[in-house]
Amino acid sequence: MSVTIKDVAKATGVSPSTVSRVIADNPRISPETKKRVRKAMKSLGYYPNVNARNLVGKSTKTIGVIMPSSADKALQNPFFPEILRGIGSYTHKLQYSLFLSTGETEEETFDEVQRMVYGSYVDGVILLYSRANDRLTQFLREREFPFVIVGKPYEHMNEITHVDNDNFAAGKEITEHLIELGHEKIAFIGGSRELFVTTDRQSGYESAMMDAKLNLPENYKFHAEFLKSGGREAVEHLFSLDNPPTGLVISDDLMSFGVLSMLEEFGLSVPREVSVVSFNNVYLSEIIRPALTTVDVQIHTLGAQSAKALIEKTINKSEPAKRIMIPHTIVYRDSASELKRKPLK
Amino acid sequence: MSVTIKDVAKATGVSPSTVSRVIADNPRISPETKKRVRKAMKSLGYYPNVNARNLVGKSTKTIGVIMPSSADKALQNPFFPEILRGIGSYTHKLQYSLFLSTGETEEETFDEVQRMVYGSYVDGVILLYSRANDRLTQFLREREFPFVIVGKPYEHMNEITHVDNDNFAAGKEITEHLIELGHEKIAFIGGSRELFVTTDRQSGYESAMMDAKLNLPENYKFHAEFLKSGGREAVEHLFSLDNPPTGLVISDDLMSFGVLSMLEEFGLSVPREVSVVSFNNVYLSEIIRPALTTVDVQIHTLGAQSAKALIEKTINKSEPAKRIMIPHTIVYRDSASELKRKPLK
DNA sequence: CTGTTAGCGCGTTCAA
DNA sequence: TTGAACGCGCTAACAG
Repeated sequence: MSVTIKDVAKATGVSPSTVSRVIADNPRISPETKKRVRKAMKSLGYYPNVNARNLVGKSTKTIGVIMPSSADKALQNPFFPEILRGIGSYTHKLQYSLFLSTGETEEETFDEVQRMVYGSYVDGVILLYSRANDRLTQFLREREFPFVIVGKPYEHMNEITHVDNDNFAAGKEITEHLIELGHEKIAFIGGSRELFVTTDRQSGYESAMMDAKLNLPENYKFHAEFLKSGGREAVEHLFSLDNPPTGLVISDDLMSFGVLSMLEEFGLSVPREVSVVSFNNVYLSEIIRPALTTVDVQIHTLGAQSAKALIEKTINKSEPAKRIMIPHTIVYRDSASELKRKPLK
Repeated sequence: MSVTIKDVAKATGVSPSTVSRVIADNPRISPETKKRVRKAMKSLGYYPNVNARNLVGKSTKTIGVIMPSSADKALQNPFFPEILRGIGSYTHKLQYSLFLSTGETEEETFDEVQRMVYGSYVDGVILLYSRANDRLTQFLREREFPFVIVGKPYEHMNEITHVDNDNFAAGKEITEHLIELGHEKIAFIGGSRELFVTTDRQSGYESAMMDAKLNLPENYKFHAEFLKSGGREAVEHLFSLDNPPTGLVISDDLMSFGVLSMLEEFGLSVPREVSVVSFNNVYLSEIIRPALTTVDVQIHTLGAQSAKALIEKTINKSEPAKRIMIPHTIVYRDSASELKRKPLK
């Protein structure tokens, strides 16, 4: 079948354990033997069998990645492939592998994670979502199984390592940008209120508005299912107001796409008549016209850092829980511009 | 540490091998013992250790999924999360797991796949791309390692199991739709010519045009990097022609987004002045305005079927290579409409 | 510096 | 119908 450590041993005339030591680069092996063994490994095409290795060792050098259960259409968000790439970029360097779980339902996902954990498939897991009262989170905590969350945990925030952006600050800054451009009537369109991303960004928006002493009517805050046809409802609602906004802060690029199209349908020109800013900076944001002014949250880095934090944790179980903040930057493009005031009569 | 087969044996007062047989649901074990053993397994919280199992058995019940190396920005295409879901939906049912490889470069990807194959991490792999002269494909063929390709292989098409759409037919049908709407000047905008998806869809377009005896000037065919700023170039090129098209067949939804925005910038109204149709039917196509008339290629099914085909192959090595065609349907939305002819003078 | 031995958790003979 | 013994490929003592 496959070439094993024994074959290499035989071919080199040493014992299997010596070969094993060479693999581990044990310093107590003569450079010369190492060389010979390595040569044999190469010529025979030897590759270690992970299963055997995992069986004896304590580490599988594999981490599990849990996607949100896909009832959630949000899954089609380009955010996910991108964060996977980020995770992969780090794990690859360390020769770690990735185990993926996509479940249709919460139930399915839970199943898979149980297998991963109990079956010792993986050393730790990364949760790509954060939900209130999440069974999975609780399960992992109880088992004291290493995991990190991308985003902000709902409970036990100080006991769970998580990688996140400062969404409050981001929300504040991007809103301030609109204010600096002269906007005063600025509305917020957000996804599900159940998500911290939404509420944090919204709080930032509110804070900026209040600091600038701007009016903050309740009906300037609109929530819809993450993207979905939410764009339509939002626009219909906001622009039938007596006092429609001239600026829009939208909590997710994808949702902005929906809003942008609606705006166009309504005959509202962006950015001439209304300015739009949002969050994430997915690739499409620069493809779309007008190109989106948006907060770059560094999705790729979010992924890489979560992998890093998790691996550290699996290696050193006593590594304390921490919160890792990934800096954001604003990318200025064409969807927001200075408010053209109507010329005074 | 973890509870093993031995613990269960001890608790039940049987031998480890009996427990093993119960797990395998061996018919030669008395129903009664089975019951007792199962009860103990449950109460002790027993879960089989995969590594031990894989080590002895021949199957890992795990399949590897290879994403295109991500130098390719195409990776942000929502196509990928969706196909992953499709794969997952099938593997989950059979209690299979997913191993993921995202490499930045072809080199990295090749590394990872080598590990997967030689290290016996997986029973087989699914390639989510198809490139000419692909090292990986060749490697897998040489090793006779089970794999399937989503899309159309470049070589040895009859020896490689692949799951694909009939892109020629799809291209033809969607073009015919435009023709039925009265369009005669129809251009094609495609991604990389290196991809079969592109060329097949294009051939379908050409065939429809020829059947309808319509003019097919060379400069009606435009290629650009999959999405990228290709939209701009395409529109600039096509609409500065003496005889600009009124209909556009675009080989990928994402690219359509770019084109749509460009069209808007050029002051060309869709579908009033120009009709647009494309392929894939990613979720965003219905969010965007105008909502895209596009070919639904059933991404999810593409994934599920590739998993199915692969698993069959890993179970029965002599399963013949086959081509699996996933049917497509056209989703009629708002981006294409009847050509309004200029009133005769 | 290197070889020998034992054992990781499980499936599979071969006996009983 | 069940148990005992062996081995999958590898690492980790313990010797030497």
